[in-house]
Amino acid sequence: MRRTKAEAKETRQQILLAAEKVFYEKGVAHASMEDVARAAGVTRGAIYWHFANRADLVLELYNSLPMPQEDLIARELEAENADVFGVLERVGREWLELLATDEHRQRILSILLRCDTSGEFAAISERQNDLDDEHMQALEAAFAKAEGQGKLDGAWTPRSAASMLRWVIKGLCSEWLLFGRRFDIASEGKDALHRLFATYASHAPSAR
Amino acid sequence: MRRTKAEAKETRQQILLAAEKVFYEKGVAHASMEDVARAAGVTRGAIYWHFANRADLVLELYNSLPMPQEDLIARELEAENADVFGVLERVGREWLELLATDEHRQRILSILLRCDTSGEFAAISERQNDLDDEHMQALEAAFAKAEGQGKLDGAWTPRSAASMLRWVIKGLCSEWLLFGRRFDIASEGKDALHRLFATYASHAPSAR
DNA sequence: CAACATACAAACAAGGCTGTATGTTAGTTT
DNA sequence: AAACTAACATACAGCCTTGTTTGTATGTTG
Repeated sequence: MRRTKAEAKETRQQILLAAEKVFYEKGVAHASMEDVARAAGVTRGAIYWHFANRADLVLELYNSLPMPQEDLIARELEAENADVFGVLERVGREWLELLATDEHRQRILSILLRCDTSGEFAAISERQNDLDDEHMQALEAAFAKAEGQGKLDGAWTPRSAASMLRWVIKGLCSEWLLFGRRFDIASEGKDALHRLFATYASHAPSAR
Repeated sequence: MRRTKAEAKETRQQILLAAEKVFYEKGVAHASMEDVARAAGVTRGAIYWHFANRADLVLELYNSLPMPQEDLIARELEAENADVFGVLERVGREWLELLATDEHRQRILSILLRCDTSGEFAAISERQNDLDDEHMQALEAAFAKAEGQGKLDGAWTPRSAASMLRWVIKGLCSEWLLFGRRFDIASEGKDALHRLFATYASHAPSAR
């Protein structure tokens, strides 16, 4: 019954896909490893061979998502006269489109959003929190740069602008994912982003 | 061992308090009824006497939170020349302060946010969703009224304004609750609300 | 082509937790 | 004060799960 390495990788992939499906449908807490195994067409033995336990399985699900290249964005923002708002708005749009078109991402993020973050999955949510912290720092720095360029309206501080942006994106995505995707996240999201960045810009040109 | 009615109510209250504490610390999924019973100084028998099961217990926890009087707010907005933005901003501020000062609310909402909404607790999250829907409709109607009064900046539609407001408040509260309350939600929240409503107002008077 | 490691399946052991059924004591009603 | 019932405690049955261990056939390597 021994499989070749390539076949094993495929098995692992099958398990991940099955986990995504089962966890999404039944919830991480209420789905058993047996459920996942059945859905993958293997036994629990296979799962425990490839993954240490359920938490590890969920973690690997999360790791299977390619994340946007942050360093690349950071480099774009390095230039002295970088168009901060332009870059940020574009990055936001790209993220929304990524989410809107990648169903795996949708399901996996739904799983993470719905799962009980205390206890066994604390590690995962902590990693997300750390990432969030980094994002906030980067965002704040970017807005500070815009402020230095005189482009940030006086009503905003770098921190308040960054916070608001994050809250909006998080709220948008959570609502869309948890709520049955009842609206067009790409179009409504881009819309919202555009409005938001318009209010950041110092003294809207009042183009009447 | 039979208790008087008043004592029984107290027992029930103790159980609710214990559940709040235990569920908050260990997570709803990973805490057993026995844990709750011990924390309350009773046995599981008492819990099952007062509550049907764990889901019911959580539901009653949620029900124990007094909710803002929405009809009252609606009435305030009914007046022909009502100050929509003023009322909404005040309501938002009041909600933030309520959350900031009521530790029970903080813990219970944290529990709800962290708990696995699929499966046994689906009913609760559905109720929240329904409430959210109502709020959205009310909000949209309010902004529509402001639009009718010529107070809503042309860049916004009632729907986009309402959505944005909700996303911001939700994002703000979730982050604060899930993230260890690492900032002053009352002050930062009011700040954000004020900025947001300023952008809603048609052509900010540019009070320089 | 041994010898070994890999990739699983199948069996096992153990436990924790839920829900319920039953027991018991003390209020409550008449 | 007897009869009834509310408010629990205790005991029980049973299930489902997890993690592990053992078995085994097959790649893989020297």
